[in-house]
Amino acid sequence: MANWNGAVASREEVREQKRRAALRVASRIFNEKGYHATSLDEVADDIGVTKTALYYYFKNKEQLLYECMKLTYNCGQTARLETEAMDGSAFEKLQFLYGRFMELLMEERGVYTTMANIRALPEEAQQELIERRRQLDRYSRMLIEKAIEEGAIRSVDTRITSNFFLGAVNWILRWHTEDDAMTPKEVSAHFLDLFMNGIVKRD
Amino acid sequence: MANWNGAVASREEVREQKRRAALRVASRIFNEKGYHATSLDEVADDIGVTKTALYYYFKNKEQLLYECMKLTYNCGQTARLETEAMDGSAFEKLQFLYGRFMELLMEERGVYTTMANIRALPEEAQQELIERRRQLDRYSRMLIEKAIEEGAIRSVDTRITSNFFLGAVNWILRWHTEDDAMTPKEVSAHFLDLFMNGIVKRD
DNA sequence: ACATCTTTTTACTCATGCGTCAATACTTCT
DNA sequence: AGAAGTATTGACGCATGAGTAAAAAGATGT
Repeated sequence: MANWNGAVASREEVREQKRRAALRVASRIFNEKGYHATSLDEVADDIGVTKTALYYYFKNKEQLLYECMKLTYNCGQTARLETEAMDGSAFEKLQFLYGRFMELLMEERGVYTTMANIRALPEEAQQELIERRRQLDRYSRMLIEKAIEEGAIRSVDTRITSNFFLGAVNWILRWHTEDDAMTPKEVSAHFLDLFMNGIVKRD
Repeated sequence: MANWNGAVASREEVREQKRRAALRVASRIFNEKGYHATSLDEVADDIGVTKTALYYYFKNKEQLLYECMKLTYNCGQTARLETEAMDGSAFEKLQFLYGRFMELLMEERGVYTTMANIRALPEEAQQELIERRRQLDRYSRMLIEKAIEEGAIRSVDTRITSNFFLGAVNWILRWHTEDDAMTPKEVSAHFLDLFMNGIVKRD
């Protein structure tokens, strides 16, 4: 079916859209119930096709999980790349990195279970995903160190600090829902404030 | 076999010890691989018995998980009860509650997967465990509110703040290992410092 | 030594769910 | 309309792993 400018929703495009839709559904159910507890029949039912149709798009269940995870890790990568491209102090970058990461996560949904089920993947795929995660972690720690040198933040332990905040962030998807009273931006801002300033009152 | 004071390691006692040992092993593997990805044969192998032996101690796999989770939730409950029994300001109590909770978690290990796999349990058991978790959450929020009234901490959003820190805490078991460079007490102290004071440097 | 009770095993059943194959519907192009 | 792809289905094979039953092994007390 051609549209006004003569462009066509080609087979390739339609196929890609369906893949994406399938990934969204699978991701949601994996997150809700866990990878091993989810059957492909369930995923297929929810999409409105039969299990066999899924095999036309994905080699097997593992690959479905793998691609779900990749989408997820893209959030972190996107946030990192955007941050790397920006000007400003390490302190500003640190805030931007985490803020953007949180927003993307809440908008896209998905990290949690993917992290938990990484062991379900073959060794090679695990290593690739772990390496991706490390990149974000390294970058975040580097920013913390630089911000300390800048004199903007206290001389905290980077490992502990990074894990502290990453934990809080990853947990967000456990309690923040799509129809939450707070928007992703609000949550993100509040978290940054807590992370930067703590809860103790000062004069 | 009687010991010096005539006391006996009675059948009941031995049985209880074996149950405990089984729970520890199961808990560890559930945490490593996830409930659904773990077979009872695996658990049994690791203990050094056959699967069938487990059925002598536990009704079924679900019950095994349920009891693992109960041990876990005891950490939170213990921390809460100890805090309730203590004197001091809400601010002090808040610090003690979280500090104790973190230490218990690192010493006992186990929350993470249990939280993730709660859906594997029958509705009734889920409700019981969720209720337990709520108690801790309510208590923690109450302390935050009181500490605000006391003027010890800023007037933060209790829901966000509670989730913020709970996330960081629950995540600990993801990166802190039994042979970690930092002791549970050290991690706990560092986390409290970050939570209270944030990372920003002040004069 | 023998009888009784507890614990563990061996050998099974049965359901679930991944993945395949061949047949069928649906598109698109000529 | 009909041919050549493309997409989807229904019906199956097969492995894994939960749970059971009955027999064997191990304790304990007489």
